[in-house]
Amino acid sequence: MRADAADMPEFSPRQNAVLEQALRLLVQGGEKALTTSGLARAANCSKESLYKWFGDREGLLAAMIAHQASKVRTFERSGERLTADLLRDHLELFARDLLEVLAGDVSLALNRLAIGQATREGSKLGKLLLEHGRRQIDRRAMALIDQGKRAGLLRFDNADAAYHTLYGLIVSDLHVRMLLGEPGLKDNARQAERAVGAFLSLHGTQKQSADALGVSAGR
Amino acid sequence: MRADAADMPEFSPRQNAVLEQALRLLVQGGEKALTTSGLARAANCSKESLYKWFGDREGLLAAMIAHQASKVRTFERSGERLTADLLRDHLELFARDLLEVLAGDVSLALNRLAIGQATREGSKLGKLLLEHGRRQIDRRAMALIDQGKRAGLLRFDNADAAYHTLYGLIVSDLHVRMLLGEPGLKDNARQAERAVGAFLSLHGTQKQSADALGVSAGR
DNA sequence: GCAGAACCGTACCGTACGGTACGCAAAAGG
DNA sequence: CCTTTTGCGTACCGTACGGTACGGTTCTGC
Repeated sequence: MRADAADMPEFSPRQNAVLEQALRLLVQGGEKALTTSGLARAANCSKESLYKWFGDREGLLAAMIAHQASKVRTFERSGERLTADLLRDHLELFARDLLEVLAGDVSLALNRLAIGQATREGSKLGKLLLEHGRRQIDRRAMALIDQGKRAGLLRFDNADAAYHTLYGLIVSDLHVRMLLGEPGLKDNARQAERAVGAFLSLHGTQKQSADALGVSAGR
Repeated sequence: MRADAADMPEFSPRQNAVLEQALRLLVQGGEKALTTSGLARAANCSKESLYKWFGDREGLLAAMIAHQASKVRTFERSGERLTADLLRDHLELFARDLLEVLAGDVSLALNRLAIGQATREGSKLGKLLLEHGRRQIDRRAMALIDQGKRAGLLRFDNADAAYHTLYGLIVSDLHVRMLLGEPGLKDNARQAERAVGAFLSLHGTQKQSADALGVSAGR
């Protein structure tokens, strides 16, 4: 499912290839490795073309974010009837996907770039990153928990607050730690289980066993 | 209470004043505003002195982190006997303090600096920031929840996991959003209440009312 | 096959950074 | 009072970046 074809200026295949090289340079060497000269050399294009296509350096960075976001479309199937087990499975799948996305090389590099650029007054890059990269995954989770509520499996008044609770339980401070250079989790699935168990204990309509809270050491 | 006087080379008053100016520049204009020439001009010192005192630019950044960390010592009183209400109060105080620290100008600027510097292989700055800035607040929270467990008010097997749960409930994705330039919460206290309520519902030994979970819209 | 656009490679320009060197004033110390 | 140290202000150097200009080459439309 393509979202809003006329949303943003899409780029030619050649330009997409250049943007791919730009992402590669950024991932490998950080922001300082992403120079116009270096990109032109790596992508076998001229600096003049870069400025013709993307305007200036900030335009290039914005194009990189849009390009990356265009690659991570989230499917919104789930027309099926929800059961408690199914809801738990979907929540855990969401949690694992979220952890995997946040730990991805490109995601971390782009977030580092935007954060390094930001000051206390919001940078353009930060806004772009939040809107393009986050809206998709936010919508998926919101639709899921909303569906859970309509099926009588979840209870909450504020869907936004409930989603933030879920997000916090899944991610905790892991994202910032990874942005700072720390390795990351050994087992995303286990963390997903724990987080979803806690979330269902807080907002589920069926009571959860203590096991699901990670209180037992056996899991 | 001074922690480990011989921990790190402390700086002379003059040097501390220079570091203060460096933090001011960093907060106001981001990393690009923190140049050796600019700092020398702002602090009325010579570039030569900067290099004599701090070695090179990275040494200066490390010194800034150490200097800032030396200002936020956390008190560890709490010899008193814990009750359920007292535990909740202390947890909420911790949550408010945590949110306030994370939203601070200097904290955000230093985190942005370290994150902008980092690559997938941990940067020195990131490690420094996590160890100096985080250890204090981590210890405070760990001591608190450990005390809660010993008093029979909390139940969990893994104190570390429980602390990460608390942290996630308090902060969620707020830290990253602020790092990206978003404004921040209007009401830290309310968020603290919600998070602690959820935490106690998960790990407390006394059952919580639905009100405490933020399920009711009235709060 | 030809005109025009698109594009590549390279050279170039101005600027600003990190880091060093030097001259001189002010404090420290005996 | 003289010497030594410390540090300020400035000038300087090499480098590397963002951005522009230009000649030559490939692609495109007619």
